[in-house]
Amino acid sequence: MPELPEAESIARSLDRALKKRKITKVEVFFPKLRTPLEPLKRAGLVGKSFLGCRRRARYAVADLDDGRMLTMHFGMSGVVRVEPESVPRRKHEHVFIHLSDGRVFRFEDPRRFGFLEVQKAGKDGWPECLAGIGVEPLSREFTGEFLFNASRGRKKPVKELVMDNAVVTGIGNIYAAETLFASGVSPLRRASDLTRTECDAIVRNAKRILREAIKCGGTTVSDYRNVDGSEGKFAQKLKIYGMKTCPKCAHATAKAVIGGRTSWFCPNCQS
DNA sequence: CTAACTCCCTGATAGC
DNA sequence: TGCTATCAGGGAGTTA
Repeated sequence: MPELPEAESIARSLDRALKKRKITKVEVFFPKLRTPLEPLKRAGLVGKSFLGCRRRARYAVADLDDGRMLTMHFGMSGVVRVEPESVPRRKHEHVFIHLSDGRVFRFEDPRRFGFLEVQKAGKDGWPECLAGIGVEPLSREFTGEFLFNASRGRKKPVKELVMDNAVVTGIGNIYAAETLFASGVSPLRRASDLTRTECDAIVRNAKRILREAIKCGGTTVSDYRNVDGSEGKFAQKLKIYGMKTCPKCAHATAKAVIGGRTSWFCPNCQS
C-alpha cells in the first residue's frame, strides 16, 4: 500500500525510465479509477516528451515538455511498470503509455482506488489538483513546533492528525503506527493533549523512519511492487504494524480501529 | 471550523 | 470442494 516512501521510490524509478522519452501511443482499457480515464486519450499526449518525474505527498508527478504533468496516485493496489511492448497486458493493467524506446508505461490497479490524470501546473509548479494539501514531512516546515500548533484544539486521536493530508502529507497507516511506536505515544491520545516534547519526538521519528524506508525502496505488505518489480524491503524492519507482540517489552500488542483504519500499538510502551 | 461517517473496489483468507 | 462473509485501506464527499 503505497505511502510516501513507496511513491518516492516509484517517482525516482520513473524519472530514469521516462526522461527524454516521447509518447507514441496511449491506450485505456477501463473507464475509470478514482476519476474517469477517457480524458487521458483525448489529452493530446502523443508526440509529447517526458522531462522527468518527482513526488509530492503520495503522488508521482511526471513532467511533460508542454508544461503539463501526468499525475498519479497509487491508491491501495497501484503498481507501475515500464516494460517492452512484447510483455502481455496483465488483468488489471488499465492504462498503457507507449514510449519512443519501445517500452510501455503500465498502470496496474486491481482495486481501482488509484488516480491518473494529466494536470496543468498551479502557481506553485505542482498540479492544480494538489493545491492546498499539507506540508511535506521531510521538509523543514515540518517541525515539532508545527505539529504542536496543528494539534491545539484538536480532539481527534493523534494518529488521525498525523495521517491528515491537510496537515502533513504522505504518512499513511503503516508509517503512522511505526512513528507513534518509536515515540512512545499511544495512537489513541487526544491530539490536544500532546506535549511539545512529544510533538518533537513524533516529528523526529517520522522523518527518520520515512528516510530509512525510502532507502529500503518502501514497504511491501501484500501487493506493492517497485517499478522494477522488486519488493520494498522496509517490511522486514516494521516494529509494530501487524505484530502480535511488542519487540521492546514482549507485551501483547493492542489493535484498535482509529479513523476506520486498523492500528497496532503496545499498551505498555505507548501511552 | 472539526469530527464522524459512507463509499469506492478486488483479492486473500477464514469459516462452514 | 465450494460457497459466503469479512477485511484491508486513501481520499473524497456528505452530514451534524
